[in-house]
Amino acid sequence: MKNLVIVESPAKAKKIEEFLGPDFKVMSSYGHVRDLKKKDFSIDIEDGYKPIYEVSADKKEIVRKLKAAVKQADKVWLASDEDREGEAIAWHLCEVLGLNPEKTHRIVFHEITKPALQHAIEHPRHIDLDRVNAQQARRVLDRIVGFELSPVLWRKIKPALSAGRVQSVAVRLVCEREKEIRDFKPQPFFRITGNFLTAQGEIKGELDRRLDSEESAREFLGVCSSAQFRIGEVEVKPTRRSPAPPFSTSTLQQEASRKLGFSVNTTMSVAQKLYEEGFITYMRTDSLNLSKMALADISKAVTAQWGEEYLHVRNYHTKSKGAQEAHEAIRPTYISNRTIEGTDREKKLYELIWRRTVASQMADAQPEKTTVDIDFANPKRQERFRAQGEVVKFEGFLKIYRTDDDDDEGLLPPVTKGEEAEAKEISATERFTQAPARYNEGSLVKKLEELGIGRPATYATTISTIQAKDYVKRGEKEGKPRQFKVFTLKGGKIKEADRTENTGSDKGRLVPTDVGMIVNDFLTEYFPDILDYSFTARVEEKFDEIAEGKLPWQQEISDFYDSFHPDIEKISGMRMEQKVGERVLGTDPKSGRQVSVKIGRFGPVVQIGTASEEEKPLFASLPKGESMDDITLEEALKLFALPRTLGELDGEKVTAAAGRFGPYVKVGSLFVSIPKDESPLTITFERAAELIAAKRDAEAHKLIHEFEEMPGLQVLNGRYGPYMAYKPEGAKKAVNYRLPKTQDPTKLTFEEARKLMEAQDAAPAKPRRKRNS
DNA sequence: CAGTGAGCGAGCTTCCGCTTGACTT
Repeated sequence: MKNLVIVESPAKAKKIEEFLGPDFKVMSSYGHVRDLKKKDFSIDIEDGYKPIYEVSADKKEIVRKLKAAVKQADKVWLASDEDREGEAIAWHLCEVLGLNPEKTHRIVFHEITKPALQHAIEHPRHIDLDRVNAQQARRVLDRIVGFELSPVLWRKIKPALSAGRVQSVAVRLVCEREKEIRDFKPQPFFRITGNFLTAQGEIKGELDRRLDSEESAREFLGVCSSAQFRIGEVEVKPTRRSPAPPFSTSTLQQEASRKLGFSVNTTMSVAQKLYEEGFITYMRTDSLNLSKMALADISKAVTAQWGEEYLHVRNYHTKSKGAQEAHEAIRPTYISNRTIEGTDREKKLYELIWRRTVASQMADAQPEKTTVDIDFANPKRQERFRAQGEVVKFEGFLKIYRTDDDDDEGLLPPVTKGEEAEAKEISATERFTQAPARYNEGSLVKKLEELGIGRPATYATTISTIQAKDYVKRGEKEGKPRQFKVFTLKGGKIKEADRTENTGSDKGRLVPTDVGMIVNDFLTEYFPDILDYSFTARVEEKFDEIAEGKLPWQQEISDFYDSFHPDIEKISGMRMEQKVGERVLGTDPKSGRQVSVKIGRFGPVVQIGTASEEEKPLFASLPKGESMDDITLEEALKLFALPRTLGELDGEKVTAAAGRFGPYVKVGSLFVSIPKDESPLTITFERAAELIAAKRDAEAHKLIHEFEEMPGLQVLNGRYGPYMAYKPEGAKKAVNYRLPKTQDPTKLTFEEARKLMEAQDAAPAKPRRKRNS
């Protein structure tokens, strides 16, 4: 073998091999092959912050194969991405494969075309060690922050918590938004709209000021009831609207979330599939660039389909901080593929990418905006109604791609200044000022990108991590009804109506948990520098200096460590008056002991009494849906009413309680779940007896059949219908088997049962659906 | 999917970024 080329992605390797021909073998490293040791701190502070690396467990096999290939090759080319991480991957490969970084051929290309590859091969360089050092600094800094901060949280708040440069800021954004919403006081005001009849048709306008009270709204409608109206100024203004740039990772995630309802994780796994199938370019990118070849293809397609006037070739440049632009924007590999074969989700995401890519090279849309004033005939009244209309004179890119703000406003009837306008109906509708919106996954990614925090490869993981760590969850509340008033003036009379709307829904939006809030308050108080929104941006500047060879990386790390580590020591050893986040609710009237809420070993708990008292404190964990933040003393005390004794059944005590799988009633060793709309606090003995009887009945009818031929094998009735269970003698757990829907469970023969078991034992386990996606 | 119904004291937990499959987290 003459040449060995190593790239990061196997899909890329396959493609490149086709272009390079038989003299080249192309292999993939599957990303980083070496990292700081997984366990332990693995940075030798004493020895100049020396990182202690190891080949990652899941890369051992790949490294073995690469080593074998290197032995057989005359020349090795390292072709990982041109960004900081890519340079480091190349360097780690040198270290692991025994190559000399100062001599090995390092090549880069930003698009996979024959000329680009040719050019790269003709212009090799060596590893850029300054850039590698910038990556080492980044890596070491993140390890120091993460592995020093997290244990402080274990000590002060709860075990197994985590903190880091990226995730902690993501949580902070969600928490601060929640506080803004909590502190927001909606202000009512009235919006006035009117429908007017003109010679050529009806026109709807809104008053150019808002009224701030019911009285003023009523009074204004009173004025209107005896007023005359005329058409005032009519303005027709041509406008232009430009298409959005092609997709990067973050904008793809946002748009797929808005338009297709995909979670960030879903988008990435569907995009990964499209990439592997060769339908789209690489999906983890911060670049907005399109290759010359792509631009030529798009131009051809636009001209052919809609004509020259729809084409406008544009270059987009990313504005996001810290972008490294090692790839292209996300685009279809072949514009001529209008649609693709695949699952529903794959087709939809591809279609979205196709439209966005092509639209980005199309002409501006030219909407013509019309504004019509409807004035009081009485010149003393200064306010006016205003109607807005829009006609799209030239569609341009709107032919194929619309965003939320591209909605048509509709056409207005032709009117002339001075013409009379008759008020058909004027209404005053009560509205409320809006609190800022909670983030969803997509908008949080957008915000992180704006702050330069996180990378395309990690946005989805960050969003998952903060949910998996239970700092943030997706809301489930539908919101609450809110009353608002509508006054309508029609035919000289003012009518009043009360209407209701829903408000405050957090469904699908990111809401901080109690733990998330408390951890965030703790970190922002004691480590404000790390939690600062511009911390990443500041260290990125240092990394740039390192990459330019102007600053030794150890210098930067030592500057940081010398100020950070003493804080860790100080705060970790600090004695606290009470547990972080603890809140005293009041006094238990029965015992006179203090009642408080805090984060316990297993999450939020209510506690009666304190550890310093002789009598041990009582604990009750907070049920799902209750928050430490707003729980009252009364609600908290109720939790100690469980387990409740309801009475006796056949000499055995019947109790009601809440377990980890929800509320239940219990008699002897039998547990029966309490249905969703009933509560263990209020359930009666009679109702419990009913539930128990139903459960016993079900248990009695559980066994459908047993087989003499095979003791331990049973056909059972479960809550999802009949199934088979086999528990060999001495085994702890039974293995379950499905029955075909058509099978009558009472008539199953042993032979049939045996076949079903064999078939299902042989079949691989179905992949389980992931939780947080 | 097919049932479950704590812990309270042993050892472990933890970062970010680059890549895909393997997988019971």
